[in-house]
Amino acid sequence: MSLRIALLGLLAASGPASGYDLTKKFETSLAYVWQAGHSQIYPELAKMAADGLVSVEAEGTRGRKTYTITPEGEAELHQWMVERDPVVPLRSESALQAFMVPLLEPDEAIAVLERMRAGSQARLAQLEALRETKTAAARLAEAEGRHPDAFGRYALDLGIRHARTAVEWASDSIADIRRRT
Amino acid sequence: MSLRIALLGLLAASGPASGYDLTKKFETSLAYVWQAGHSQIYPELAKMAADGLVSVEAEGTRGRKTYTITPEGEAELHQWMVERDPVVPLRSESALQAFMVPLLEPDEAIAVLERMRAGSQARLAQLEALRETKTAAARLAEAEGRHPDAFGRYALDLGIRHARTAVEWASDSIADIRRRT
DNA sequence: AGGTGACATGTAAGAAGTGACATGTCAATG
DNA sequence: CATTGACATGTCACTTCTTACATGTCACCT
Repeated sequence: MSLRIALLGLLAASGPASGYDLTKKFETSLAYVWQAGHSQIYPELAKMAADGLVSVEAEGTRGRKTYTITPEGEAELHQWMVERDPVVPLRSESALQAFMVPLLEPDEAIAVLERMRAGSQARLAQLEALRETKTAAARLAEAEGRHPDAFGRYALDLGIRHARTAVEWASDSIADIRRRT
Repeated sequence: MSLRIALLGLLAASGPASGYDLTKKFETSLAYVWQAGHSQIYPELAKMAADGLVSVEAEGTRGRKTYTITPEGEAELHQWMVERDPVVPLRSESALQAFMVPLLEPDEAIAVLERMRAGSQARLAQLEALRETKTAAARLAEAEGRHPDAFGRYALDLGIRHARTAVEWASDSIADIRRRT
């Protein structure tokens, strides 16, 4: 279901696109909220076309198929956005690792937490760079009178805040372990 | 793989347990980092027994099977904990919803964000209550000379921080939308 | 004695996701 | 003109996860 919604969202926000385009967008912009490879995307688009949520607008060169969201697709997306309960069924390998940190000896635990901190810091840097790019593009758009692309803005902010939180948490946890030993 | 690790972690931290016990522990203590139902747990324990990571210690009444972690299981768990790179392959429906919030009209967007804030606030309250319970138990243990159970402590702290971050993010995003309209 | 509810373990169909394999086009570079 | 690399789409086997079905025990209450 979520993959379907993500694809509808991309089509709604950026207009008609091919499976290839959408795969790229998953890698570049959607990667930190949802992941999917082309082997999942192509069959899903075919199913969505069969269900009338998207239509094949044109078949271009190199077998390229351009998908467009239909009114039914827009309705489906809108309904999901508005009615969907914000369940948070977290399934995070990192959190699982964090959970079990107390099983380790203090020095090993600190080593693990330090790698986690480095990972979160790297992620933070990457997301902040992405935001830089986006705000620059938004400024340019505004200067030229076009309305800037806000798609993904709030999620990016959330990702940055989460990463910052994770860095602080790792530092504090390391300090906590040192204090206890 | 992760389900396996989670089960090994529970057996390592709390000692021998049945599939039923482990299912309960998934619900009560591990729920905010990993989820699994009994229909996934029972077959996995059987496979782990076949792989020598756990052994069936005893078959009690009502068909109860008590599993114990083996030295091989402990080694597997330890290796995963220490070597595992902190990849964060996030796949969050909430974040996906957040991503697409800009597609909605301002009033709808605010309604969605308000529900998200309420959800995060509820989660925060729940995790804080859990921490209260745990610290009370830890104080009692310390008073009695037993060493307190730290398993899950850091992950719980991380969960609380993430929930707090999400609440703040929702509030700020709502304010941002209001400012822009 | 009968009913309820926690205890206890399974199976099985189907959806979702992963990683590898397979095929072919087109443009640019050397 | 040959090779490289981005473009472009697909399948398949396998693992993981979800939901529902299925079965039976034991303690306690009325």
